[in-house]
Amino acid sequence: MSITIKDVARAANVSYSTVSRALKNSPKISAKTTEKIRRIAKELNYIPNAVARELSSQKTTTVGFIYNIGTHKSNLDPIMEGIEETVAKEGFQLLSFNSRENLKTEHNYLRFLHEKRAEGILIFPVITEEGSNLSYLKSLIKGNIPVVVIDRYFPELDTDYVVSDNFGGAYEATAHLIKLGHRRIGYITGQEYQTSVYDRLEGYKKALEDHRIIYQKELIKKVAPKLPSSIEEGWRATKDLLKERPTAIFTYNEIATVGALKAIREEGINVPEDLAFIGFDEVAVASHIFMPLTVVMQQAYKIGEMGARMIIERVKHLHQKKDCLETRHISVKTKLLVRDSCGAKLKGRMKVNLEGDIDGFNS
Amino acid sequence: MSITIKDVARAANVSYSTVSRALKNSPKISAKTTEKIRRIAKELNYIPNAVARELSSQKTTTVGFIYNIGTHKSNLDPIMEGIEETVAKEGFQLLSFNSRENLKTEHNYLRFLHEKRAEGILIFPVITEEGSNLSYLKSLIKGNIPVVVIDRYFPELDTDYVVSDNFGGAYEATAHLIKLGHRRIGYITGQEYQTSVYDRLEGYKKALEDHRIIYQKELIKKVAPKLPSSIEEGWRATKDLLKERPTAIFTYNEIATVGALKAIREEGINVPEDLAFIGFDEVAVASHIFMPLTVVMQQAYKIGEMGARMIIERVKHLHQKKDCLETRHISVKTKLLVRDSCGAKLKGRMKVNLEGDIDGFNS
DNA sequence: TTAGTGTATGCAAACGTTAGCTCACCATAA
DNA sequence: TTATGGTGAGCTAACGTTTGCATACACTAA
Repeated sequence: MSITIKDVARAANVSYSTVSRALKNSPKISAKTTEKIRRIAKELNYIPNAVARELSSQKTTTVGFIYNIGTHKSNLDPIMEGIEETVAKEGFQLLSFNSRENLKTEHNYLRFLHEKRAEGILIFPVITEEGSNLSYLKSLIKGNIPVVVIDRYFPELDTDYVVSDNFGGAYEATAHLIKLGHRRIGYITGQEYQTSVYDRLEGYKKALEDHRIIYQKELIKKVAPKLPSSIEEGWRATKDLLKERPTAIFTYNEIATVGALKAIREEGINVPEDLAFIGFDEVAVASHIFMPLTVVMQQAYKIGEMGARMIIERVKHLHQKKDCLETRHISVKTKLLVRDSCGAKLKGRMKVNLEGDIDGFNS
Repeated sequence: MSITIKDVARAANVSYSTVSRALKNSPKISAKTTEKIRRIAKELNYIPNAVARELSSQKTTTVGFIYNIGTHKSNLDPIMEGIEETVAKEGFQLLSFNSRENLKTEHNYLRFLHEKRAEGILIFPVITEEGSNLSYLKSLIKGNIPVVVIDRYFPELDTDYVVSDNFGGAYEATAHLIKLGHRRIGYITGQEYQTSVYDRLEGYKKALEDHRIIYQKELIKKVAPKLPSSIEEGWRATKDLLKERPTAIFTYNEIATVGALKAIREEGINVPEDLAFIGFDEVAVASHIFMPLTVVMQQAYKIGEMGARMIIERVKHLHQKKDCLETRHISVKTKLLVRDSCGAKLKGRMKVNLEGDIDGFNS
């Protein structure tokens, strides 16, 4: 087939173990020989066979990443970038696959990576009402293949994970609206079996509680998990919500944000004068053509970077056969990006109106 | 390390070649033995070692896909889906990597796939002013690794490719605007060393020519290739263009569309009453919160599907050592999706006004 | 001279499969 | 009975590397 190390050895008139060593710059081989071998290898256009290398050396320096596009979108790319760059920096290789929010597909990729002898697995897992591949993950871990969960987590699984501080992000956004004087803050949420969705809702509730605002069920509207896109759901939920006359709306993700903005625009409501708006996650297109949105930003690159670091640390640890590492749970802070849609920049003007509202409702 | 075929053989009290055959359902092994071996393999939780399998069998059934996010976005996902599903259907495995519009990164991934002995490569290539990895692609082909280029092509390289009918799509959109009565049709374009960009511009020009409209240079504005996003560029180009008083604008891609809509909105221009708008590629968020856009849709899934089919056909052909296949160039038709922004639905109302224009300019 | 010590290289056994070949066994037909 | 053929299973040589160990050689020191 193609040129092997033996062909190079023959051409250089050395044994093939010498070629192998020269090509990886072993100090055992003299500079002269090394240089000659490298030159000949290049002349022959020798491409090492990674398959043979992996089999022989019993290591693949490969980590797998299974992600999941379905609900969530724009964050993924910087997460991947963070992972790719970190993994490369550590001299590892990354194999990534999109499970498309499908349990069976995810299972197939896990199996694939297992057969390929990936040394560690990063996963942004599928978690649906029907379940998850938790048991497969457990079997990987039992078989000494470390797993780091990204962006979601399994409360039942004692493994490393890195997520955004969803609770804190939602808390901060809600508190921000409260500080601007809002008391009737609507929240568009999703399916609570997703840990991130659950945690955001809790953050919202806690912010209300800490500011002595009574949580009102009718100000929470839930979107159904309709795939591929539930923009229509976000739109419907917002239409419903608007009947409750909130003075502010907070949406739990990008899709909901788009649906909400559509509804708001249809109703002819002015943002932020008549309604303050904050979304979880930036929607760049909307910020450009609708108005600069106040959003909770996730540090997606950092999430990827931390996840990659964790998995590689574990893999290296395993190579050295040291004692087991502690499990680590990392929560990456979010940032509230205050722009136009929340009305903070109009605060002076709005205060009166809102405080009037407050008096009417609260005192 | 982990459980091997020999462990299974021992447990089943057969030779390990028998295990190997039983596990791939060879007809040489009796049903009873096969069943027993499968049961034992499952009990031991045996996971075949793909690395060893590939080395021994001298085939990887793997194809690589190197894509490229940088300019272009929403199309990629359906392209990947088309590739993934087709590749899986054919019993192959897909390894995909994002070159991020970076020549060096692309080169690294090409090398990686080469070392991993991928049997074929699909590539949505980086082509910049500084060049491309054309020579690497050539060396792959010379080494009997087929290459199929996706979404772009190299005029200098005689290889399979599959692209959208960019010329036709731009032609159809332009002709549509002309049929609606427009004569001053502005066009936002990009860097012409991209074949798709060049072809779209040519489609626009040809439509004008065929309808006897004189091509006016000042109605073409070009965005600079500023990364990561050139929304600002699209915005600036559109601002410039609007000074020329076009009655319609056509944008060459998503990013330009967003920039254009931002500019249009800022200027307080009503679409479609005062300005008809068509974009190349759908921008879902804009269609929801701005207005349903008339767009040239690419059949992205199909592009992926065709590309995957072509590469796998070549790989299989090579397995059978038949004579060489002809190179094939596939151009996948686009579809003009007529919605609100082009004004077709208002045609009755606009006709008079526009035809007045036409008389003024043309007769 | 001889032993000792590096240094540079070669030898050969792994790594976990696949697959071509051989072989044992049994049933059938002559 | 013997030849014939088919079936089911085992033996073993690959596949292209890596790597521990052996070895050859040239020094230096005793």
